[in-house]
Amino acid sequence: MSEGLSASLPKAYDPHSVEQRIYQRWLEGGYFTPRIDPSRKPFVIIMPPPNVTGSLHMGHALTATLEDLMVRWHRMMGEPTLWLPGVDHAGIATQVVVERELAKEGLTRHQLGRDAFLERVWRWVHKYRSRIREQHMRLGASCDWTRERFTLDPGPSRAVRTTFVNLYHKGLIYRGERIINWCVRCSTALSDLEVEHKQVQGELAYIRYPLEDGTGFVTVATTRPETMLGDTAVAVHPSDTRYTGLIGKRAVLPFLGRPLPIIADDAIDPSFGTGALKVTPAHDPVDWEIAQRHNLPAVSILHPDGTLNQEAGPFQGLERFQARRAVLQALRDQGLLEKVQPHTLALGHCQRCGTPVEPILSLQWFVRMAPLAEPAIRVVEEGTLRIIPEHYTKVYLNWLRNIKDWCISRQLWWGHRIPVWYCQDCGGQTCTLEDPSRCAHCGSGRLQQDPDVLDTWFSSGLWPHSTLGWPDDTADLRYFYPTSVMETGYDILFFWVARMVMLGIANTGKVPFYTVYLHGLVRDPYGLKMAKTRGNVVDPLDMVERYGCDALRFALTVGVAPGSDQRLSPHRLEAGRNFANKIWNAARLVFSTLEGATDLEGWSTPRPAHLEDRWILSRLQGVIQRVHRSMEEFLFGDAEQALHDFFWDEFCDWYLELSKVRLRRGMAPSPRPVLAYTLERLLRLLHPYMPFITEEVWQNLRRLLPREDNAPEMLIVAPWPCPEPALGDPRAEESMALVLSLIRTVRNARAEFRLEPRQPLEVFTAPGPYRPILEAEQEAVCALALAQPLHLLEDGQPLPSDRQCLRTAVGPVPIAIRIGNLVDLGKEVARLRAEADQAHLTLRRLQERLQDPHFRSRAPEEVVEREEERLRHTQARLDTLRSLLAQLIGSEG
RNA sequence: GGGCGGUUAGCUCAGCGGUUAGAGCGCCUGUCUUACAAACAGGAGGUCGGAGGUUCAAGUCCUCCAUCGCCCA
Repeated sequence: MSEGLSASLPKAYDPHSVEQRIYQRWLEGGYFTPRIDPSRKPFVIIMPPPNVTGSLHMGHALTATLEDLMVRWHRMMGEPTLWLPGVDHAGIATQVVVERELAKEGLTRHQLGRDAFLERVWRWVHKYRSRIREQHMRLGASCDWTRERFTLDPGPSRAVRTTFVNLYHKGLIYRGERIINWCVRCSTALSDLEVEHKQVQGELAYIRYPLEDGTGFVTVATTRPETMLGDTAVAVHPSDTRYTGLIGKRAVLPFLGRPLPIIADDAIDPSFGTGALKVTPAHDPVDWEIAQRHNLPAVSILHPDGTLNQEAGPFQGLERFQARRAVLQALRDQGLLEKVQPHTLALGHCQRCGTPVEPILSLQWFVRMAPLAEPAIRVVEEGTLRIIPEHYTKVYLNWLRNIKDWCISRQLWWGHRIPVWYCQDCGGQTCTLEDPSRCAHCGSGRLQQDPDVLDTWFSSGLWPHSTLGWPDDTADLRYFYPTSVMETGYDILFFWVARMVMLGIANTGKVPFYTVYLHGLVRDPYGLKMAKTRGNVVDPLDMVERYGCDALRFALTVGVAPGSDQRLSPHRLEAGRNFANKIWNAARLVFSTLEGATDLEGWSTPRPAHLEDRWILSRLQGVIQRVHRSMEEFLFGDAEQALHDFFWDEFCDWYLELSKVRLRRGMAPSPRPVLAYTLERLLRLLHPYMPFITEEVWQNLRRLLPREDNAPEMLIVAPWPCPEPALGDPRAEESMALVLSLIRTVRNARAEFRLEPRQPLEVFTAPGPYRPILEAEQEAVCALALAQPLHLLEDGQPLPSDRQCLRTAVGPVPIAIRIGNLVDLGKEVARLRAEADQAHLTLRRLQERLQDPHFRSRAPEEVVEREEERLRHTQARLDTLRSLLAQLIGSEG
């Protein structure tokens, strides 16, 4: 029934006809859902939940590829493997996109009201949640859809609530008035991490504040002149002699007439501006600190929307930047503006909407971080938690050691509501797991819940345990937690990874994962960050359509080192597509040889008799080892490169070509079992990287083979190959190296002398001790080098010395190729001399090294042995080259 | 200001102390050789950013410098 399979397959691999069908079969087979087996240690990855804001981008595709390949690898190793997918409600980000939608209809969320607005957001969520799921499926993600979670699901929401209540009662969450970052567009507080600092060109205005005693002015410099309306002091450095006489005096605030004490404080930088600082405690963190030390009042001048409030006197009602211009103009009119200089400054912008952020004094909820950071530092120092690539360890530790309290309240509607109720009678706060009906302090029923929601990252910080059922003691939590690997981009090391470690330990007493693997950014072909505004975003699904999923996965991972950024170009995708096509066609060739074959018994336990079989199987062992070692070290790009090179160069270009010769001649032993075995093992090794094509080819291959191992129905759960030491064969590798080198040498000569490509060349070799090898491989050399006839001369029999023969050495074996033209003896002598010189140079270097007593005593034994072997080899080659030279010169003279 | 990373072939990048430093793409010369032209065969191209040092041995480790980029303040 499998007759003609190879003929029925298309000449080029067509991903479209394969991918969705194969994915469906995996799904139906239930392979993505692990069975809990207490006797085995599971492998677990919790997927970083993409934001429901939109579709997946290339960064997500990279995440999915890396996680999927780890998961497939461990699944094939027989470990119960869980990859848990999920989606993040992404508080601000989602609210911003839905507000933008509304704006197109001319609506604001306030016009809709809280409930109607949330309904709109849920509509959005349902749409994008299923889109994201479908996209992951198109990327081949083998995650357990039965366990998919959303941050606002009841379970994860209860985890958020429980965490808040616990930390609140431990005193690790508090409400306080601090300078926070305020986005006037989003109308919410932001954490420090949500503010992006950009260098912008601004102005430094020098403003004169008249002294109260009328003796002159003190000049202050500021980049935000409008904030002067909130000034409550002027500060100078205590040792700044320019101002010694002013300390203790008072200046008068223009426009408002407020007296400003002139104080001395160490925090002042005398070299900035005039060295005198206007102090605006409600609008600057440094000023707030100064105000605390000097008991200064704080005057807030801004409304939440960024317009000036009643404290701004004549400027009330103006938008902040209008106010800035108006204040400057008014100062100029009054002769109080000394000068305005251009000035570059790092200005904070809202990460989500790009609006310049306003530092303001505000009553918000905070997490006290230092106590949480301490164990998160310790687990990394002790090595319980490992970060890859390793250099991010420093970055992680440095951040945690200098950590500041985390502002977690957001003035948004979309998110987890803060579980705190304020009593309208006694003013007390009640924070409980279940919604309270009475005040915990006075028993009053007049309670009002805090209107704010929590920072999204507060809930993402619980993700590894909240998805597994915490705070309940579930079977999943007991079995799968702590998880194995957290794989994500280095750009959210602080936002997410560090917070997961802190909150994971705080809630469960255990690390959330043992390994953090950080990947880099996917950039455009010019090295620029992909951004919608730049128009250089590449949609991963488009690439799946154009090149196939396996090609995209290959392009994203091959040769890429952990943590380093990469550029994704059409060239890389083409290389992936070409490789998939190579696999496809190599398989078609193997299929055509297996169809109807009767000599396949024992294919699954090869006992190679032929040199070529011994060689390829030995090389295969090397690849299996190398791939496994690289993958254990998280060097996936390396492993994949090794597989690519082996498959293409050694399996296709050499072994397949060699086996064709044997098959054509019907030579025994047949290469078919080894062809089948090698391809089968390569498909297993490649499966984590290129799951679709490998599964498809494997299904076809298995149909052609006698069923003699107990492999499962699908490759996705086939056992991961182990090296079989019995198949290692260094002597076969050496022997084949000589054969391949001989073939290459003849090919070289043909190309170099521009001989007819199809014309056979007569080749003479004096094989000496290598006779058995060349005898065994005579047919192969004849066919692949088009060497005909190929003479193996007896010992002592001279190589032909006529002038149509090109003479050289293959390793230590002298050969002559009759090229059919007259050889330029002078050139040949020069060429052989150059080769001999090269060999001589190598020989001398080796001799020097081996004669060095330090080398002999300090280098490892196997290195010394290897060098000695090289010395012998080089010596033999040099001898051969010299005797060829001697003959040539003799015949010349 | 503090920290981290990069600098290797024309381009994009591997190379985690041990042969004569590799790959993909590009380039040059041939070839539609019945698996594959998305391919095959052959070839050119690198004093590994610079200077010191450690080592039997240095793209690889250390120090300094140059330069580009990122993160934090």
